[in-house]
Formats: sequence, C-alpha cells, structure tokens
Amino acid sequence: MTTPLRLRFAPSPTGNLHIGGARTAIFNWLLARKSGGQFIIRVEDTDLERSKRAFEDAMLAELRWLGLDWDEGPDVGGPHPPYRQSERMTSYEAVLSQLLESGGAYRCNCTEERVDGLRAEQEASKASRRGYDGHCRALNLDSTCGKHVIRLKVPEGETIVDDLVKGSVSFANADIEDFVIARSGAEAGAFGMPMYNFVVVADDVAMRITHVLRGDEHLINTPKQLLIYAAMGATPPRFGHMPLILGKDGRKLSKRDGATATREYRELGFHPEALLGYLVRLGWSCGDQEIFTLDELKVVFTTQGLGTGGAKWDLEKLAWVNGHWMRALPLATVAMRARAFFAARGWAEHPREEALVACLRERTRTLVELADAARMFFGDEYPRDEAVISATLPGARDVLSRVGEVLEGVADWSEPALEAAVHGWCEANGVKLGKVAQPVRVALCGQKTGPGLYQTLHVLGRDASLSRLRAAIG
RNA sequence: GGUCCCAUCGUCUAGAGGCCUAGGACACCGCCCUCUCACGGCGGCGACACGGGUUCGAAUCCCGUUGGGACUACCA
Repeated sequence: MTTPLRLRFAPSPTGNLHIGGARTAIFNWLLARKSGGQFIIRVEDTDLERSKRAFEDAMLAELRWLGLDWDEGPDVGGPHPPYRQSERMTSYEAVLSQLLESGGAYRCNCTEERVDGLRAEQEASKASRRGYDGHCRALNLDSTCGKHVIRLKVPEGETIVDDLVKGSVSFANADIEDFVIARSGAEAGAFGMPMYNFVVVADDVAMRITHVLRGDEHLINTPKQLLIYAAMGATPPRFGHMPLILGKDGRKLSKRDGATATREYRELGFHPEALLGYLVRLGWSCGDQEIFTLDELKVVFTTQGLGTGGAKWDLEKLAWVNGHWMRALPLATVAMRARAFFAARGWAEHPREEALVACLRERTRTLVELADAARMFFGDEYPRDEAVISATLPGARDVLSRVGEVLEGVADWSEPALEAAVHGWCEANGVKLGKVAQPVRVALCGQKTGPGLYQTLHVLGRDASLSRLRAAIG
C-alpha cells in the first residue's frame, strides 16, 4: 500500500541528545518503519570545532535506549558511506565544482570585513532587504582569486515549499541573499568545509532520502535548500515541518526550562517507553488515545496527525505517563531498572526485590521516587517522622505488643499467612483493622503512609519487622 | 526592521460546515473504593483571541486586527 521511504536523523554531535532531537528522530523513524522503508543516521559534524566523537557515541546510545534502530549509520555502515559529514569532503568537492561549472554558484572573494560592513550599514539605514549585495556575482572569479567562499546564485522568481504539515508556503527569491555554501579554505585558491544548507542537500541527494521531517525552525531554511536542489538538477524530498517544543514561557525549550537532554530524564527515573510516548503525543495525536507503544505507533502513525502549533513541555503529564508504565511494564523489567537506582545509592541487592518493587511501583511515578520510598527496606537508616511517631505510638503500646506476640508466632512470613494471622486476631478480639494497621505501619515505617501492611511486613522480613516493633513498644 | 509560521479549557489535544449544550487527557476540587498512601471508579471546575465577511448554518472557509513564536552567520 505504501512505498518504502527513506528517512534520516542527522544530529550534530555537539552535546547531549536533546528531547527535541529525540522527537525528530522518533517521527522520522516512525514514517520509515510504517512504510517498510529505511531509517538512516547521518552525523553532521561539519563544525569541526564543536563536534566530538564522545557526543556521537552518547547520542546513538540514547537513541537505542528509546528503542530506535537504524539500517544505515556511522556505526553500522550502509550503501552510501561514509555517514559522517566530516568524511565526505571529496563528494562535496565534486558537487561544488559541478555547481561552479554550471553557473549555479560562484566564487566570492569579498573580505569578511566588507560583508560585515555591508550588514552594519543595512542595519543602520534600516533597510528592509538585507544580505550580500552580489558584488562578485558577475565577476566570474576562478581559483586564482585568492581567499574566497562559494555562494549560490539565487535566481529570480519564487520558491514554493509543499510542506507535509504546513501545506504550501511560498518565498520570494528576492528575499534570499546569495548565501555562502562553502567556507573559504585555509590556503588561497581552495574552498573549505561546506556549510550546513549545502551538505544537507548534497547528502540527502547522495543517500536517496525521500522524506524529511524536522523542526519548524528549519522551514525558513527550506527554500534555500530547494534552490540548491534546483541548481544541482536533483529532485528534492518531501518536507514536513513539525511544531517546536516550547518552555513554560512559550519560547523554544531551553536550558532555563530544566532538563532538556534525554539522558537527564533517564537519570531522573523515567522509562524510555514513557518519554517516547509523551514526546510523540506532544504535537501529534490519534483520536483520544494517550498511551502508545512503539509497535502500536508503527502502524497508526501518520503525518496527518501532526499538529501545526508549538507545544509546551509539561513535566506533570510526562510523570503521569511514566506512572502508567511503572505499573504496566513487566515487573521484572521495572525491578531490573530500579536495581540500578538502588545500586547508585550503595544498597546491596534486596532478598525480596520483586515484592518490594511490586508494592512500591503502585504508588510512585518515577524510579527515583521508587528508590526514595524503598529506603526503609534497606537497613535502619531511613527518614522517620517524629511528630507522627510520638502522636501514634504512645497510645498504641498495648495493641502493638499484643499484635507483636501474634506476629512472633507466625512461622511462614508470607503475605497470605501474615494477613491470616492479623485478621484472625482482629476478629477474635473485635478490633477494627484500622486500629491495628496504622500503629503497626508507623512502628515499621516511621510514617503514616506506605504500602499495604502485609506487603510491608513481608518485604521487610521477619527479623527487621519484629525488631522495629519491639523498638516501638520500647 | 525583514521573511515565514502559529492561534480550542492553566497544559497536551479531538474537531477536516450541521453529529458541538465543543469531546478526551494532565493538573486541581469533591465523592466512592479502602489498613494509610497510591491505583481505580464516578462527578465538578474549565476553552473556540477579536472584528468583519461567505453560507440557510462556522470552532471549522476567506480577509483584517491583535497576540505569540521561529529565522535573520564563512553555526547546525
């Protein structure tokens, strides 16, 4: 029904994977998988100063953590290598020379000072049209012109972007300056590393990319890229520009809004299923459904569901989604993930780990919250609410010691056995469970809230339970 | 300043001219469930930015206003 598409995610390895980048990657992955096509990772490291291999490795790891995979990329290779732009220089040189020859681009040896001065002048005179004045356009400079950049010769007319989400958007070419597509080289006569707008196009052509989904901030770059495709005589892919993720103030999400890297959310105790599902729902919808799995999305995803307006990042809702997954994921999975947080706090493996996680995941929204709540099960160093203790325990010594005796007699320290023992005692003595459960809970947990009484006793274990009870009776 | 985009509850959104007395979710507030907390269930609060058209009929189409945002590099 659908033809296989080729999409890519092209991150710049200049920092941690941002949630906005992650969302872009997810949507591109989704469209590729939905069509039975390919998903490609290409590293945009033409900014040699800021790019680092360690960032690249970390980004790929984050993508895998989210559950994405790719058919071609710097780590797995593929039919259109290399997958790092810094290694594709020869292919850019070929395209650049071709553009120079065909007249689609030209050499410009204007100094940076001249161009900066031009800009300053335009700004000062409040000129509505700003940008390079085309000084070298008709000069037909060749490689003997000294230090120079390469500019695209922007033709007259208009450029129309037929966008998958915004519809048709047109730009007057007169508003687009003859922009730089390759920096000046180190030596006079040679050109240097090409610029973003150019390499993106050259690579997307070389890698046979058919569709590009990206953030709204790139819509304004699209006519420039379309002009490059035209100059190259290549067919452009379909573009789709998605709404931005906004901070509380309605501006593009940034550091001041708190955690912005996927890694931070992982460390905050969020499940990849939750982060991914929330990220997808932010700016995309499918009727009233709120919770999605990757497998589900693979079949229901369409670009029609993409919204047009920006979406504010809502940590509360993410936490709610995460709480859903705390309970919906297999217990063993949650336990395994929780273990890393326990270990980070220096806690040894718990003998009844699954029971512990089972009762705590019901009442926490993140793995960090779960670990916080688990503290009382790992040794006697845990926060105790002294006000609650002194308000509850003194008046309950009698109940506590009688229940303590009953508990001493319980040999099988399992939830059903504990329940039978306590319940039996309550009924035999005409005491309401609430009168027993609260004091015991306070004695055991040092606070008035916590998991069910029998769960608490079981997870705590016989020795710790009995000794905390004795300590409470004093 | 210029170019471009956007506009439904506080937030994420459903809505593609009559199904809308505008639906769902988060958050908030009640009630129920209950050994506490949480989960869950039920209910409540709460929005079509404004003004003109078009139409028998507009949240939905058109124009304008206002408001917000993105971009504006020999960064990506």
